[in-house]
Amino acid sequence: VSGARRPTIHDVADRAGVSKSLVSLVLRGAPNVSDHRRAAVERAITELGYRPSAAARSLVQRRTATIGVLVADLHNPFFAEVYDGLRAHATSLGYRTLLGSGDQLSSQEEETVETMLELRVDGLVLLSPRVSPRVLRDAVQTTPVVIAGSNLRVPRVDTVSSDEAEGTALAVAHLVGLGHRRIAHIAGSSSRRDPRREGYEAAMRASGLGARVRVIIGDHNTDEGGYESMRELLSDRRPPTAVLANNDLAAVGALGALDEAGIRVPEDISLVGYDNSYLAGIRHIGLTSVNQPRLEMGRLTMAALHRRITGGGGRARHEVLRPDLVVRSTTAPP
Amino acid sequence: VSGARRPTIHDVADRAGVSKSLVSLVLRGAPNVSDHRRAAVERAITELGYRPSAAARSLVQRRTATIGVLVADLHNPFFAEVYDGLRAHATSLGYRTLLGSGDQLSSQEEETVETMLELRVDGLVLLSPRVSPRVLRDAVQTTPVVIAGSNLRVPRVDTVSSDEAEGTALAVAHLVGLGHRRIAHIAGSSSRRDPRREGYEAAMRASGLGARVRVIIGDHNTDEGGYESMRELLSDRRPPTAVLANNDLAAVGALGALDEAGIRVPEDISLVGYDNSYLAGIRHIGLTSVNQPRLEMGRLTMAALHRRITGGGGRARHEVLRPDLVVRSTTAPP
DNA sequence: CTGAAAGCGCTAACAA
DNA sequence: TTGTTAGCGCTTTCAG
Repeated sequence: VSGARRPTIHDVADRAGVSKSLVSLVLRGAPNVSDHRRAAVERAITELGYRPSAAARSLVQRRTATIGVLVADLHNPFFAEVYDGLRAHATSLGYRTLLGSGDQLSSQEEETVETMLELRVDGLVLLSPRVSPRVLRDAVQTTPVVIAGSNLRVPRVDTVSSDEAEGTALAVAHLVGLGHRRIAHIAGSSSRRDPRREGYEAAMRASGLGARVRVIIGDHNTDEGGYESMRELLSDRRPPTAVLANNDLAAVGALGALDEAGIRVPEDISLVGYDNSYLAGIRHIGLTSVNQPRLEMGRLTMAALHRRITGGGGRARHEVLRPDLVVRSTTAPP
Repeated sequence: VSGARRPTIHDVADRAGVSKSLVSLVLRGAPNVSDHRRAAVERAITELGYRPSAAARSLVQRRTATIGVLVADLHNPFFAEVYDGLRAHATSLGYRTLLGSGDQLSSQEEETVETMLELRVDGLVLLSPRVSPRVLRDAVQTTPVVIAGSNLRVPRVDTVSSDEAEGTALAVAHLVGLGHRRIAHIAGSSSRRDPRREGYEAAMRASGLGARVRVIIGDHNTDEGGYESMRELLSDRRPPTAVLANNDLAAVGALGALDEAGIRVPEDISLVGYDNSYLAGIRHIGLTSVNQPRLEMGRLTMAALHRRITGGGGRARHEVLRPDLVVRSTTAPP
């Protein structure tokens, strides 16, 4: 590239008139180096624009002081906030973080895992991953892995997640407390095992509303999905008086359908989102939403990973945090 | 970690009963290897769970086939979309991408640049960076750098950005065409050189509305900033009939202030955002907004970087893309 | 306090 | 077609 070859530790040593090992000592701030030579080395480093090679270093040290963080979807603000908590703690433990995006595709995600593994990250964090169990098990063979945002059970893989059944139960309890009985749910997954949907159904039954369960099934994680689902609910013979959406984005899409139909929120229909993302907090929206302690999730994830890296083997631990409900202005008595 | 030392190419060779170089050939899919040995090597690789070390490989190859992408703020969807375009093109050129977040702090950003440089990425992309010119110049010494989303002038650093003066001019022209004359601007930066603000002012003058210029200065890139700014505008003796916000988030915040004041949009006040992020497209919001061709920006950024990496030296090139206006439902005649 | 030497895991000539 | 050899840039004993 820019003209010459990159300077190596050798070049620095030559220029400072010392040996390579002396430079290495200075680099790592060893105490027993004469001031005179230290200064010479530092000057050479600056003049040359020298920067140690992470590759060479990690090759001999057998560690990289780096942890890889794989986010399923860069567009989802949920991940950005978990990452904030993670990064803060990683820094305080002396790790740098490297991010990879799965672009919502399991194939991309698996490639990114592969890249991180080849880089020999000291540990790997997967945020709501979609990688196949095979790839996951394979990764665990060589590298400590912790999963956040999902409580997948994989041998030796710790998880940090929040209790989604409890989250939906909180939302249902809030709506029931306001006097709602026809409470519908817009689901975010067509899978049979969708903890939010299951939580909703269980909570409805627990409130004696088992017969009122109404779910729109599908991958309604988007604005558009929420919009379509809400329209479908509105065409019911007796539409619900309250709707619990799988996430905030779907809730906001539902809001759009209600606008369009001239239905007032919360006077005519109450609406609850999930995730308490910044969307929910926007004043024009003011969505009541179930909150997950994202920063805390990030912190605990890093703590778990650190435990594994520093020799904590043993069975997988699964930490489950408690969600809470943030009430704003989209819920009211029917 | 997981028990034993990680398998090396040596272990694979031993197990397959061949030499290291043979394994290396198989790894890279060389044509002239007997089927018999190839199969043996592949079996050994699988059995051992072997994965080549990127460090060792890049040390000898003097390239990593990796480009580092530094995003200023993981929370901003603008970056995620530029990244989508970038990644797609990077993949097609045979590069992997590694992401780093600057967490909106120049200190963090500079650390992340440092990490990428130590990793010896083949090239570096900075999305709307805040790194100091010194760090930037230093990085360019050893590694090709391209900046996207900003047209900073740094020697040998290409940029890809959109014409923000034109973007704001489009918005102002749209509003003037609808009959507005009192058009205010909520700025996103207190800096004297804010291209969006400058574009707004120039467009106002060009429409003969120089005397009507009204700017709320500040870092109003957030929901809250937009809310406060809008409240300030509403307390003017003669409030504007149209408002151009620095970005969509601020526009949505402004929408909140208007809701609260019982002012209808677009009947009483028209509102235009900037970025045409997914926020603008949400049905409940339907914000008229200036669009930047983000995917294209990503693609061109990667193309420019590739040009530099493959020996294209020379002066910095600055590509400036044309924005366009997406009209939705927050603008109407006064 | 400083230097010499060995080797981390891999690739790339070069031989065979 | 396959094996041997010599490093890539760095850290780390071990001597001096």
